[in-house]
Amino acid sequence: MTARPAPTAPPRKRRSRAERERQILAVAEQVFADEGYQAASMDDIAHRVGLSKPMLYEYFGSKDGLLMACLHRAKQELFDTTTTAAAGANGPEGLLHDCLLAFFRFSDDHAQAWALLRNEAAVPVSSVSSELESIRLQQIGFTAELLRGARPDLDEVRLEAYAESIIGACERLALWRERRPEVTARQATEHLMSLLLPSLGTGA
Amino acid sequence: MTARPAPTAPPRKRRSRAERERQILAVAEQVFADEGYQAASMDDIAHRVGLSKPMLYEYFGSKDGLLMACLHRAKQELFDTTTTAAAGANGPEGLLHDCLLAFFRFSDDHAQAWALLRNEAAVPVSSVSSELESIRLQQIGFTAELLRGARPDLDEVRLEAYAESIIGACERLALWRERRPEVTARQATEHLMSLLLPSLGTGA
DNA sequence: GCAGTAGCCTACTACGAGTAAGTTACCTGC
DNA sequence: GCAGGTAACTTACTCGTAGTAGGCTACTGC
Repeated sequence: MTARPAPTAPPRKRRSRAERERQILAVAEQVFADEGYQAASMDDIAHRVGLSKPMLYEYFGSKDGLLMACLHRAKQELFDTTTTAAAGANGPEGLLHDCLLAFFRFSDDHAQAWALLRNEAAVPVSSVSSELESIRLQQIGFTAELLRGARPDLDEVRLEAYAESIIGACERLALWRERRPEVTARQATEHLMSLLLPSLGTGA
Repeated sequence: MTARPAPTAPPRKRRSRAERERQILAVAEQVFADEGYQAASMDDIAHRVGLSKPMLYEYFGSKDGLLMACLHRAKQELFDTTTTAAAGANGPEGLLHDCLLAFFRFSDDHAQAWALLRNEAAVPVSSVSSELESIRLQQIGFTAELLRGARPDLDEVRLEAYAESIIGACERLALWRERRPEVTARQATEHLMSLLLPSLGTGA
């Protein structure tokens, strides 16, 4: 019994590490998003890539490590989406509006990445939940900054509370839209703006 | 090797099913809350109760079943807390205020139940996540009802969007308070009220 | 041609969910 | 007091999956 595959299956082509990492990430993101973290098996992912399990461990260390790598990518995408939206807006209200819209569109357009962020909130490993939390903190810091522009009269703690509330509302609304597919990203933005604007209209 | 315990350990006392179920639930709620669903092991829970694993399966069917039973209890507690608060309030604004306060106090006083609800959002089993979702729907329906009183001019979809937003904001704020323990339940309520009131003050 | 190494594999161990099958304490009717 | 029925309880498994040990092999540079 050598390590050589059965004669009917020719030995697999070798690829560079970078290329394999990209392949693995693509497959893993899909599997994690489709089946959830627990149900996904490393053997299955390896098989779909066309590799054996130890390679996954060689490149990503653990199942958590692999998930973390996927989350990292999703985080980057979300960050890029919102910062791009922020760059093109004018005025505090327009800014908020455009960022909300960008967020809802992100959950439409990057369904896979969004499913990842949405589903894996309670993965047992602390490194994972802290990565998740760091994604939120990024969004929250961003939002707080944005609020500061609209309401410079508010103190830090209150800004933070508002930012947290808004992020929480966004997440819930994005989930709500899965139950109500007829609600467009634009409409969701509109609902949330109408709830927030009266409190954020240039203050005092 | 019979099934009798070693002579140093006398055979365990037998208890009625109902009593055992209560014991198991108490231990399981604590373990799930402390360690999270995945990290908790059935053997460990059984051991802490002073039983062997098959009894847990006899009574709760599966690990998910056990978690579900815990969640069910937490759900009931949350529901009771908020409905009680709602009963004692007067006027739409007071109603919202009292319910928010009751929620934040719930997350203080029933820390264990809250940790359960907060952490297990993404347990892979669909029955579990749907139980979680049903808890939210209960809260959301409740909130929507409450909003209808304040803003009868709004249409159904918008009421639902507002309710979802508010629940999302509540959940995020409760989590935020874990990072900022100096913020009291009353202050959190105050922050959220100040964000919401301008939009919910008796409309149009 | 011939190292050296990066990429790859088979074949394990460890551990936890869930199960089969048997044992025993308690209760009930005589 | 005692047969015997049943509910409570146990040990000792199977099975699936995360993670690992250790070795083989195809490409690279000389």
